[in-house]
Amino acid sequence: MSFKKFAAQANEVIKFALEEFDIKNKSYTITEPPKEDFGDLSCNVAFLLTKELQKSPYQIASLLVEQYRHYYNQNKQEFGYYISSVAAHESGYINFKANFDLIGNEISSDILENNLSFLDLGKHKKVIVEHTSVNPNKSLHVGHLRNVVIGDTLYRILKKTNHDVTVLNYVDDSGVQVADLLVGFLYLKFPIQPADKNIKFDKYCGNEIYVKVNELYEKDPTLIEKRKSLLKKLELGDPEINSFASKITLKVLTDQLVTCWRIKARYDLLNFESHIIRSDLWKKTFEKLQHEKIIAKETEGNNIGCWTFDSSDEGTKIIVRSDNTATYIAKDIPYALLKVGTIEDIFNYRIFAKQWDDTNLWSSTTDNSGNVTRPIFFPAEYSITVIDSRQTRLQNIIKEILNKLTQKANEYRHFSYGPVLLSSRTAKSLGIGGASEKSVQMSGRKGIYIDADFVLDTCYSKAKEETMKRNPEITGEDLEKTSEEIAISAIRYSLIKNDLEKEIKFDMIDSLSLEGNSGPYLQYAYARCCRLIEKSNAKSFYGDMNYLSSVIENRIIKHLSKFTIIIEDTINAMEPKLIAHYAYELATLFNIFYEKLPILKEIDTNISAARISLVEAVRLVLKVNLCLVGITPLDRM
RNA sequence: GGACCCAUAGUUCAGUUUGGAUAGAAUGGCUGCCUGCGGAGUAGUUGGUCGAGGGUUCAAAUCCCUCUGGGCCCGCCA
Repeated sequence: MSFKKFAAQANEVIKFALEEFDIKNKSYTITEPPKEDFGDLSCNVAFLLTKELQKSPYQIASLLVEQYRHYYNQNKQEFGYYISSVAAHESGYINFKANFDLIGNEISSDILENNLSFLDLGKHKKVIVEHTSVNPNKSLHVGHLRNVVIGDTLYRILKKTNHDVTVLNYVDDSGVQVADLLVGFLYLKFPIQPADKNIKFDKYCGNEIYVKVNELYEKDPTLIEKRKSLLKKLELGDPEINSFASKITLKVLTDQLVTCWRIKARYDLLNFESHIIRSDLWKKTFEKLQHEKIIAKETEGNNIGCWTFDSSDEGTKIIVRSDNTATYIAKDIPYALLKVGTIEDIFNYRIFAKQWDDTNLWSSTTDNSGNVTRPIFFPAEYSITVIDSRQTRLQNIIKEILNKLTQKANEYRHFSYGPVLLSSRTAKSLGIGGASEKSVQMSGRKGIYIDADFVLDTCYSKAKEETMKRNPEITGEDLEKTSEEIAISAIRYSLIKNDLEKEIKFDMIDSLSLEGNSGPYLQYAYARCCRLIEKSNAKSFYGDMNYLSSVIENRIIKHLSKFTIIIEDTINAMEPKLIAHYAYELATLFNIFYEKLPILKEIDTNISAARISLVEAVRLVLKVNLCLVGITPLDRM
C-alpha cells in the first residue's frame, strides 16, 4: 500500500541528491523516526558522508535537501508526490513528511473498494505446517496450547497470503507414554471409564492414570519391565495389544481435538506413528539410509550392534538399537522424507471428522479401503514443524540427514519456540515451588501443569460475568458465544504476542485479564467500529479523506498504509507476533481517535462522512488482523 | 564438561535482524475524564546504572570479546 510508495520516493530523492554530488553506491537507511515531530521517514545518509565531504552532518543534509528542492522546483511532475516536505534537521537527519491527503484517499480505495485482495505472496506455494502433535495419553495443558496457537496462526497467515497450506497433526500412538496408559489399564486395573462421567477421557488418562502409573514405577520396578514388553508388542504390531491401544489413543485424541477445535485450530490430516512404523515406509527409509551409507552398523564399542549416524555437530546418534527397534529420532525420519518429497506417499486415507470450519479432517489408515478421492497431502516445497526449543538438536540431526539424502530436498524448517512455564504465583497456588523460584517447569508426568480447558473455562466465566454487567440485553446462546469468543481471544493473544524464542511465564490471574494489551481490547475496538457504522446508517463509504487533517487521523491513515508491509515482514521473518502488535497499535490509535473527535456527531457532513469511512477502513483491517491471529471479531461484546 | 537460548520500569514484555534523535507499552500504585458515538476506553503521574566490564564507532539496549546470573539440550528414553 501507499506507505511503501512513499518510502520508495524518499529513497529516490536521496539517490538523486547523491548523484548530483557524484556519490554512488553509498549505503544508508531510511527508517521511521522515533518521534512524529521529526516526520514520517528519516534518512541517516548525512552521518555516513562526514569523512568523505569533511562537513558536519547538518551541512551535508542541508546540501542534499537543497539539491532535491532545486530539481523539484523545475520538474514538479517527476517524483515526490507522496512527499509533502523534505527537511534537514539540525541533528543531521533528512526528514520526510508524507502527503496524507493522497495516502488517505489511496488507502481508502485500497481497503474499502478492493477489499484487501492483494496479498498474493505465496503464489500457491505448497506448504506443510505440522503442529499440536501431543502424545495421545493426556489432555492439553497451556504449554501445548502455545504450540497449537503458533501453528494455527502460521496456517492462517500463510493461507491468507495465498500459500497452499496443509496442516498436519502427528499422533505418536506407539510410544512409551501410551505404554504407560496400557500399564494402568491392563495391570493396575484402572476402569475403562472414569467413575465421574462428566470428566473428559483425556483428562482421566492424563491426570489420574498417567501420573499414578509414573508414581508407582518408583515403588514397583517390575511395572517398568511390563511397560517395556508392552512397548515392544506395540512396535511389532501384536494384534490384541494394538487394537486395545488404538481404542484408547483414539478416545484420547478425539478429546484433545475438542480442545483444539475449541480455540479455533483446524487440521487437514492426522498421521499415526503406528501406521508409519508398520508400513513399508520405515523399511524403505531404513534401507535407503543403509544404501546411501548414512548410517552404519557398529561392530565394537558401547553401541555394538546398533545402526548409528555420525552427525558433524552432535556426534554419534543411535538410529536403530541392537534389538532392531527404531529410536525416537528414527521414527521422525520417514515422516520428514514424506514432507519434503524424497520418499513416496504410500498411505491410504479416510475422512476422520468434519471440523468446525466445515473442512474435512483426514487420517492415514492401514486398511485398503482408501480408494476415495482425496487431497494430495505430500510433498511440500516448504515444510514447517512446530516443536518447542528443547527439540532443536534432534531437529537439526533430522535436517542433517535430509541434506545427505538429497541435494534438492525441499526446505524443512524446525519452527522453534520457548516452553511455557508457570509463574511462581500460579505454581504456588498449585502448592508447588519455593518462594525464591521465579517460575516452574510444567510436567505432565508429575501432574504439574495448568490444564488448557481449565484456563478456557475460567476465562469464559470471567468474560461472561463482564459481558452480563455491560450488556444486560445479551442472553442465552448469544451470551455464551460472546463469552467464549472473548475467552479464546484472551488466551490466543497472550500466547502469540510474545517473542517466539522466549519462554512464557504463564500466570493464571494475569491471563484472565480482559484489559490493556489483550485480545479483548482488540475485539472491543472492533465492536466500537461496528456500532458506529451501524448507527451511521451509511450504505457506502465515499468520504473524502482530504477532510481529515488532525494528527490522530493522519496517524491512523499512516498506520493503515503500512498494513501490507507488516504482512510481508511477517511472512519474510515468520514472526506471527508482528500481526498482533500491528493490530494492537491500530486498536489503540482508533480508541484515541474515538475519544478525541466526534464522528457521528460531527456537524460538518463532509468531515463526518470522511471519519465514518475511516472507521470502516479501520474496521476492515482490524477484522483481517483478528482473523489472522485466530480471534473472532465481535459486533457486540 | 560441550552446544544453544535468555537478562530492559515493582511485575509481564516490545525495541536488538538492518547501530542513530529524549529507551516504549501493558500491569500495579496515585489523580482526572460519561446530562458525550459503548469507561473492556482515555488523559496524567509514579517507576529504568537496558545484568557487569571492556572494545569497535562521530554515535551502542542494538555489533564484537570477557565475565556473572538463569534456562535448556547432550540416553540402546520419548
